[in-house]
Amino acid sequence: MKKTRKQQAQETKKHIYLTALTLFQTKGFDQVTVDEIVTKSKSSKGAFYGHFTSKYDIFLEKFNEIDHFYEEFTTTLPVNLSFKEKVISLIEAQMKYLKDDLGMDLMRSVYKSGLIENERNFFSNSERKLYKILHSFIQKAIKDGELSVQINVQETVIYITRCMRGSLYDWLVFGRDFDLLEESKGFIAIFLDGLLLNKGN
Amino acid sequence: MKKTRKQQAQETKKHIYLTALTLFQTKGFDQVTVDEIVTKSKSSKGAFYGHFTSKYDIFLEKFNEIDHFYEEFTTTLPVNLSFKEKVISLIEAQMKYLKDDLGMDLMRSVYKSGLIENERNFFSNSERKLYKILHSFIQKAIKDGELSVQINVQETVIYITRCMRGSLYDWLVFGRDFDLLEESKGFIAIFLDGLLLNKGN
DNA sequence: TAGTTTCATAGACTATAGTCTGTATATTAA
DNA sequence: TTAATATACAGACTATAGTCTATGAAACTA
Repeated sequence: MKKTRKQQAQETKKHIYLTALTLFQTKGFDQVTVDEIVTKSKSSKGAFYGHFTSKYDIFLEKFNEIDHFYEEFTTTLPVNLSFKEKVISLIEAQMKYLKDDLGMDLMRSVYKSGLIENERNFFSNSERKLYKILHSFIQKAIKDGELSVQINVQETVIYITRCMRGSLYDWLVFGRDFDLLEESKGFIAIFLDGLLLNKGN
Repeated sequence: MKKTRKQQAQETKKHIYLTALTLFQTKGFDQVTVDEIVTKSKSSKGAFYGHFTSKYDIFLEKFNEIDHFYEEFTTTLPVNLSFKEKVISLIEAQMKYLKDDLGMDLMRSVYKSGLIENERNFFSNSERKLYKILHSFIQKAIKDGELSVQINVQETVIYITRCMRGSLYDWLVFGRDFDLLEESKGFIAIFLDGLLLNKGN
């Protein structure tokens, strides 16, 4: 019972956080005002901005849970898949998760916040896990001779995640009738074909 | 001198437009307020929102000039290039134009506005010209046997523009030390390799 | 324990995008 | 030409994200 102060703060933060998420879920991100979050959670602007840097920030916090997903993914991924199969599995699972568990509104906020200058955005932080997974896939593929040893691993990671970002951005722009899963799978498949082609060089 | 009324309105619009662009250029989009635009152009909120639906809208208007660029591009493109060469030329010229002539701030606004629900965004309108160019490239490539006749033209257009959007988004997110030209060329090259590979099917 | 400092929170205040209403003048109708 | 209508615009007003300052209580100090 030593750190009552900090504990209390953490509880306040969590309470605001959960209240906000519930509101977002029922009304949609843009329909919820900070004032409402603050009122419903019987808190204040001071508390809110003490714990979060912006309204987006709450969403980003939720988005960080994606690392649990990646964790889970790596442990359940069958061994002995080819590089291409592994990447496609990853994209399939990831897109399903983003679409069904996190939802379009949240993803829109994430992608918006990526465009705000000087805002801490998830592309430089929480995607770390994703980068690591791809890194290991690629290195395994090089070892197995599926990819050329001369390939630039870091660059390839960026390229593959760019395929993901591209498909996600298009989903957000083109809307509901855009089949995220099929679109991203079709797209990455072609890209990977091109990537694997350069094995010989 | 019949339509003095409409003429006057057009002049007001143009004046607001030019004032805004000048301000954006000197101070950057986010540093300019609508109030300032309105004051500097000796106009009013009523006039501003009568002519433009939002602050972004002004940028989108500017962005529509990109069609002139595409026009110019098609007329100066050498004949007898391969499909891959043509697409890479297009991307190279386009990225140079977007980076140097339109600039990061404007592009950021365009990409932001693409994420705003129900906002008319350029991806469904002004890119028409780009879509047409790519459409013709692909059809020519099919005729010349570079691409399979079974390829889905519409889908391929979307994929190629997705490569562009992906590279541009990354540029906006990762910032100045991201080499837009090299990144987009390297990325599209791999994608096109994959695309051309499926010739046989 | 009494004094001092730190920090979480309250809530008034500011900045700014966008809306709404009134008005004067151009346009149309008679 | 006069009356009626439409519309371009002015600017007050609203909505809301985010800032700033004050305060009371917890944590530290001696």
